[in-house]
Amino acid sequence: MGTRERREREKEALRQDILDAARELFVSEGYENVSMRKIAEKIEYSPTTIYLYFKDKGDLLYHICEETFAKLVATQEKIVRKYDDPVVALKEGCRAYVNFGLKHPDQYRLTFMMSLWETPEMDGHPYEGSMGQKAFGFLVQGVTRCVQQKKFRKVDIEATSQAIWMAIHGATSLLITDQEFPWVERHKLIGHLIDTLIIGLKA
Amino acid sequence: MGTRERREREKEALRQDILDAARELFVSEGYENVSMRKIAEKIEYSPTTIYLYFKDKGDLLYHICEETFAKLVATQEKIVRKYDDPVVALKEGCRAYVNFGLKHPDQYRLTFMMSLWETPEMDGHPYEGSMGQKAFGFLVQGVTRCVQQKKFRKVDIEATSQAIWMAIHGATSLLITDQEFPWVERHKLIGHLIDTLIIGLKA
DNA sequence: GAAATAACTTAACGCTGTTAAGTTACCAGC
DNA sequence: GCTGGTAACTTAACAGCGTTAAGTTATTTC
Repeated sequence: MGTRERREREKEALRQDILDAARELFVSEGYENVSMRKIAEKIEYSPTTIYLYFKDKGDLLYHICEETFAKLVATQEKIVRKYDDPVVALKEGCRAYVNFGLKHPDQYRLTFMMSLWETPEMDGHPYEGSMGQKAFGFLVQGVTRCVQQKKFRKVDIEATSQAIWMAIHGATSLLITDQEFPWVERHKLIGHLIDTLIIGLKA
Repeated sequence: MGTRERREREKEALRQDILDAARELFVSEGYENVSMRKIAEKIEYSPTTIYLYFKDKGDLLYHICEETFAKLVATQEKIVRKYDDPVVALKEGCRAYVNFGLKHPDQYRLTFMMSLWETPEMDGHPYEGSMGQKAFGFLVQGVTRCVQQKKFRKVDIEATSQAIWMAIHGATSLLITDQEFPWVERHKLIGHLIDTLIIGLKA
């Protein structure tokens, strides 16, 4: 018949249209300031149509996030392959992490700066197996290799990975949130933070 | 007459009642989940009465924050006085900062994890001169003393202060936001992060 | 041609922050 | 001791929100 396939393609296209419209609005207006009605208006459908494709507003955002975080994972994969020296790889991975967050502030805010994972809103979207977790895995792997190759002193790998994550998350989130703060030049600041940490782990 | 004074005392008392009720609700339910109507119900007044004492919901929260951040500043002052060694003072100051955030997660979230300072909501409540800024001043002072007494190598004081803030803010905010994450034991983790930074600055 | 189904919309619920207008109670001046 | 004014508080409403139940329309299947 073929019409069935066409219908399915059309459905998928609308789904993507919704995602695209939502992403665009979330980024330009901020998640909180975007209503389902606004998204609906943009795609020229009624608000309720969105609910035929996504469970709720949180579900919509979750899918946008997973989409974008898949890109972060890809970036990290590239870096691991590119640099032989695990210390350099770790440093570049951190830098890439921060830059990624600054490039996608709204997705970053959603995934790491709101406690959505433990609210009922995110039921059915567990952290386990998510792209966010996968990204953290690269950090653990990086630290492990540094310790194995004795570039770092014998540190607790889990604690160190978490500490590094805390630091680079702090950098990312503060730069996103407090844009008006009189920051020192951005690259210098991020470099200084990462270098200080790495030196502290080598000693 | 004296009645004028009594009236003023009563007004001030109601103002405090509102603040107390709001703080309690914000802490137990979370800022977003508390409506003006709920606060009003708790103090047994109509919702609009609150607007006679506070400009809006953001104003209410701002005052709760300033109140609580005054305590953070007090804590930092005590630490500076208590420890002669500037490195120890800095370390303890950082630890106290994180603990403070964990003790007042909602105030912390509001002041440092939402971009309220640059929204119209916060007009008339500039960062300049706020208690938050004053608290950051202690960090700058601490780093300065470490460099002056040659406990640290010759680092850029502003960049270093900001980097330290980023790290400890990252720790605080992640521990607040991702309570479900399989964190290593809290004190060990915070200690590891701070120690690593300090070592990195000494080298 | 009739029945079923998929795709979408209309209308509504109960909530939100906030404001304009109205009410009540008290106090000062004549 | 009454009157005008003012301070304190409430009622009612607005415009918006996320979401759902019911209804409509168009297409496909038998």
